[in-house]
Amino acid sequence: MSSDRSDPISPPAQAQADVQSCTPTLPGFTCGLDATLRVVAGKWKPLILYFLAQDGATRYGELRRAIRDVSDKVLIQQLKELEADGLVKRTDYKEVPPRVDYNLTPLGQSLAQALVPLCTWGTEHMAEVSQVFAERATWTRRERQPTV
Amino acid sequence: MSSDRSDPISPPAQAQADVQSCTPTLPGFTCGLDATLRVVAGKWKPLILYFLAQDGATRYGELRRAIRDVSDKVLIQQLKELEADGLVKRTDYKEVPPRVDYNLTPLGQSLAQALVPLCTWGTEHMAEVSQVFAERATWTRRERQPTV
DNA sequence: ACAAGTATGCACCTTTTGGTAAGTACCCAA
DNA sequence: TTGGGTACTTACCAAAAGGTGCATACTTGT
Repeated sequence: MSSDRSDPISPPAQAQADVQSCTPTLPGFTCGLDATLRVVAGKWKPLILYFLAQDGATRYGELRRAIRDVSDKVLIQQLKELEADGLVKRTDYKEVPPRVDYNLTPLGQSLAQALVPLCTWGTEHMAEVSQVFAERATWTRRERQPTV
Repeated sequence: MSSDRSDPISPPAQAQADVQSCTPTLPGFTCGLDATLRVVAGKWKPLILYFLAQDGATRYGELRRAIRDVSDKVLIQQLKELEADGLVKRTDYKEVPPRVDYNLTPLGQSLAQALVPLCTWGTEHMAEVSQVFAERATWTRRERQPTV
């Protein structure tokens, strides 16, 4: 998958019909995509939203186990942010030991829906994705520079 | 939006109607979503892909102006990574002053397509998104803590 | 001779991000 | 009394990420 830097001249690709214009009217954002990306900025947030969309109401511990490698500190922090942003609903049953459920709000559901094609893309392009990471493994670590 | 390498997980819970299961068969990823997020990890990469999908072949300077606030250093760096990953094609006309076009590969086109719903979501939920950021402005800066 | 333009390089820097390790509260079981 | 479990809290830290400021190459225009 190494790119070819030779200079064949290719005709400009026509913008596809269903790629929406990035309207610059959104205050403070480059476009709608920019806005969404800033809402879900955070390594685990898209995965949190997606797992909750999949499983419905989920205990903290279940979510913790489903999202491997995340630390408690960061998972709790990002759940708090998602709750404050109105994307996630937290239900504390006030028991001992503590039992807390997390679930998506309608707004969170809609955002999770928008993540579906990204999941589909990753699944359907596993071969290419694997190759991307195999190639990245050859990059020098210090510079993170591709060998193009 | 960034991710990190993780181990495969146990089979997911039953999938909801149109939210696809995060299949654990992808080696090294939590799921397809995890894989995609790692490919486009980098603050400006989704925007680069999206602008190129919209405009077709684009001069470096045009891209630079369309994506506000990015620095030359990082834009160049992320374009290089996208090129090395096979998502973007770079065409150097070898002129002086330099004239270089960037365009999407078919793989990049398909990934840009998967970003469309995120752009749509941000545009259609502008009111909620604005509220999210208005609320975030009240958080204490040092701790980035929501007041829930 | 000098300036402008375009696309890029690079040393150094600041900020952001996610993690580690140890801790907390409180009920119940041993 | 001690330990277990769950869902967190907190101080501190290292790495990653993005940015700043200055530089480069080379043709053309003034």
